[in-house]
Parts: sequence; C-alpha cells; structure tokens
Amino acid sequence: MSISKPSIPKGTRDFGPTEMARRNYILETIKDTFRLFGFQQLETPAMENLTTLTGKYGDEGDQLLFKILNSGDFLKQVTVEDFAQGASAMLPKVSEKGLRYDLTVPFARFVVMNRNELVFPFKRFQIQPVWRADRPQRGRYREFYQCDADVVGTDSLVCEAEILLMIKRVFTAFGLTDYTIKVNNRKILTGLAEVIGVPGKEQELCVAIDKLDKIGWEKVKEELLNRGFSGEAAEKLAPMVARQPDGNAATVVFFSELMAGSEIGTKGVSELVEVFELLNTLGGDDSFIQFDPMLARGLSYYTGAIFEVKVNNVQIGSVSGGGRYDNLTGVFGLPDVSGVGFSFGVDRIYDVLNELDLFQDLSQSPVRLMIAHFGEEEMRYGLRILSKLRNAGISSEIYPEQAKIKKQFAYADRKHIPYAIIVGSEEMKSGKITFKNLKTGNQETLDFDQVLARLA
RNA sequence: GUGAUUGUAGCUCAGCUGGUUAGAGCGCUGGUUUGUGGCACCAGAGGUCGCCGGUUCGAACCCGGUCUUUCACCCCA
Repeated sequence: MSISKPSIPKGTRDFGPTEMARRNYILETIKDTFRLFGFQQLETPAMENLTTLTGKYGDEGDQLLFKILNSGDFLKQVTVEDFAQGASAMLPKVSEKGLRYDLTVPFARFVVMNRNELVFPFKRFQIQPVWRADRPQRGRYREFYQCDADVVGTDSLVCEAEILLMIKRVFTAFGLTDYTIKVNNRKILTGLAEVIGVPGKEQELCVAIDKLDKIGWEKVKEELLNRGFSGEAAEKLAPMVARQPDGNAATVVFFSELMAGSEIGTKGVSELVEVFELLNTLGGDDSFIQFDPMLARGLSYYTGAIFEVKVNNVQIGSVSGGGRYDNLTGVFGLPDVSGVGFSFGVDRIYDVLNELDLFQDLSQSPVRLMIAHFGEEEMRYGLRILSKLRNAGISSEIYPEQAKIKKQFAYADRKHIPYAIIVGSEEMKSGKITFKNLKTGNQETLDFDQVLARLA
C-alpha cells in the first residue's frame, strides 16, 4: 500500500510542453544556422565502449563517467583478489560500457571508423544529451544537451571566421544585443610563457590566468608563485593583466610588439589578424568580438584559436565556446587530423533568454480552434466539422466528452486556444456555424467557408 | 570527491522557547448561471510536516542517519 512518491534522479529534468516549445525554438534556430553554413547532422549512441571513453578526460573525467553494469551475472569475472584491491581493479570486470561524456570523443571515434567514406573537410553538427556524474548545481546537470559543430580535415582559418559569423547569427536571432565573443589563440599563450621567461609552462600559466575574472590578480599571482613561478615572471605578467580592453586593433598592436621575441607567439597574433580579415571579407565585422589575450580554456587539446561567449549582465557563465585542435583523432590511431569546433550551451542559453524575457509567445498553443458542444448528438455533428477543418489544414480539436459548456471554455482558455465553434441544436438545424473569438468574446454566425476565411 | 545548506497542500510560503483537531494566498472541484470562459461571491476537496530511526508523557520543531535542493571548492556546459 505504501507506494513511494515518484521522483527522477539527481541532476536530471523533465521538459514539459512549455519548456519543449522553448527548447525547440532554440534548437531550430541553431540547426538552421548550422545547415546554412553547410554542416550535416550526426548522431551517435548514448553508450560507448568504456575503452573509447576512459583516459580521454583525465583522471577526474574518468571519475565523472557513468558506467553501465554488465548484463547478467556482472560479478562472474571478479576474483577475491580484485575485490581486495578495490573499485578500480574491479571496474573493468563489471562494466564494459559507459554513457557518453561529451560529443567530441564519439565524433573522433566516428571519424576514424568512417575515414574512407567521409568527404573532407567534414563539417558536422551534433545535438544530443551527455551524462556526467558531477555534483549538480544551478545550470549544471548530470544529464544535459551539448550542441557541437566541428570542421575536421582542414586548417583553413576560414572555418574560424565562419564560426564567429554563426555565433553572431544565432545570437542575433535570439534578440540578444549585449554579449561578448572573446577570442584568443593558444599560440599567443605559448608565446606569453616564453616572453615572461617560463617557456613550456603555459599549461600551468593558463590554469591560473583563467581564474582572473573570479578571484582577481592578487590571488592569481599567489597561485602562480605556489606553482613555482618566479616573482620576476609574475611581475612581467602584471602589465598585461592590468591592461583594459581598448579595441581589438590596439590589443593586436600591443601584443605583436610583445611577441616580437617569440616565433610561436608572433604566429598566433598573425593567425588572429587573418581571422579578423577573413571575417571582414565574409561581410562580418568585429563588433561583439573582443580579443582577450588572457582567455584560456580547454587547454589540454586546443592548439590554435580559442573562443568563448558570454552574455553580459546575467549571472550565467559562458554560453558557447570552442577552439582549434591539431590532433582530434590521434588517440584512435589516425594522426594529423586538424579541426576547429565550438558548442552552444543550450541549457544556459535557455536560462539567459528566460532571465532576459526574450521568449516570444511560445506559450501559445499551436491549436487554433476548439469545438464546444452541448451533448452527444451535437458532438458527433461537431466531429464532421472537425474533420473538414483538419482537411483544410487548421490545427483543431474537439472537447472529447460531455461537459458543461463552461468547463469546455475554461479548457480552451487554459490552452490559449484563440477560437471556438459552438455546436447546439440550433446550429444543427440551420447548418450555420457559431464562431467565437475567445480573446475578444466576439461571436458570429457563419458558413464553413467564412470560418476558413476568418482563420486564414 | 571536500565543506555547508534546504525540504510543511498542486505552487509560493507562515507555523513563537517541543504542548490538543498544522494555517494563508494562489490554483483545483462544485454552486450562484441545465446555450457561453476570463470577473465576483459562496461552499468543498486536498498534508503519514522528504524518508528511517532515536530522545520525550508529548516532536513539523531536539538528536543521528539517508535522500533531495541550493551554494562554495574541484572541475566544467
């Protein structure tokens, strides 16, 4: 008798009709843009072999993977010795599949498996849920959607410029007017490490720099010193950190001088300049785009351009980001595949649009008309009208049971259905249709064709 | 994974230092009005106070555990 209350797992969500309408609006807008730029859609399975997934995201990432217990007697391979050694020794024997953690690794796996059939440069987009056994917080879930687009098999900077254009197109479509696309280049960060006298340590440099927004320069400096950087190196960094954004052209000049002693840093700056030029030729400009030499993200695999998009004046982290990588498929035995990709954070975009109240009347029911009736016989008469309406392409429904007219109207009201037809004995006798506008309360007696004209 | 935090009606929340039958607003159902929704008025339904255990004559309130929520760290979308 004690039936427990239903619930859903931690960090997961249901999407009701209103949320689905809004999510679909977001996804359709994004897909539309991807297709316009020549990307093709790909889907991969929710589960991958654990060997495909492990080792790709670092030790912490491996811990965040959801593993799937083997079917049947999942303990049959486990020995007492395995058990004594603990979870990590047992894992490969009880689980050989896991849920995908992102879309990039499955994509790399797909490219390698299909390298002979694919047309390169291969431009694909992929919108699917991914799973992480993280501890949920606001805007962080255990099941969430990623929405990736990548171009692999070319190192043309045209791709970078196009990505910037796609981001701008999508955000414009959403009605967002106050956002910033931050761009940088990994090579500039590498050059930076050389220039301040810590060549090869850009990884550590970036991890610290990345926190600049959050914890401020003093704390970052502290962390750098803790990581074994000299005070001299930190001092050299200070003027760059203190620099206020003063336009991309000025930042470029500043950094090309700074990078003069670093070959790779100079290359990074010139790549960035070329992206700006290509963007211009493609009909875009650098409004909304900010060259931020301190931007660092996903360092483990980005090798060229880096992007990150933030919507200003909302309490939500980055809503989109990406970059170029030189070796996507190397771990699967296919070296030298360069690519560039980026991703929209659908859940966060949802929250942003919600917070800024930028969803248009998506709450509106797609149903345009409901037939109300006064009894069994009237309902059957109404069914014939309903069929004619649907044949004419009008999204419509009939109140399917006997109820007070008041209740029928209340139903239409709650579903925001704008029009109603009322069927009673009078209408059946005259053959005319009583057509009511539920917003204005205005009611008229019409022929069927006139009804269609009203709904046109 | 570490440290905090939250949970009372469908929703948002009251509920005093432990003390009878746990409240409000909104929503819901019905009626005023057996062919006309939104407004108004009237009536009604709905809660094992997250769950399990403990302390007590007595627990929504105190204690322990567990799940959930939110937050910081870690990491990230």
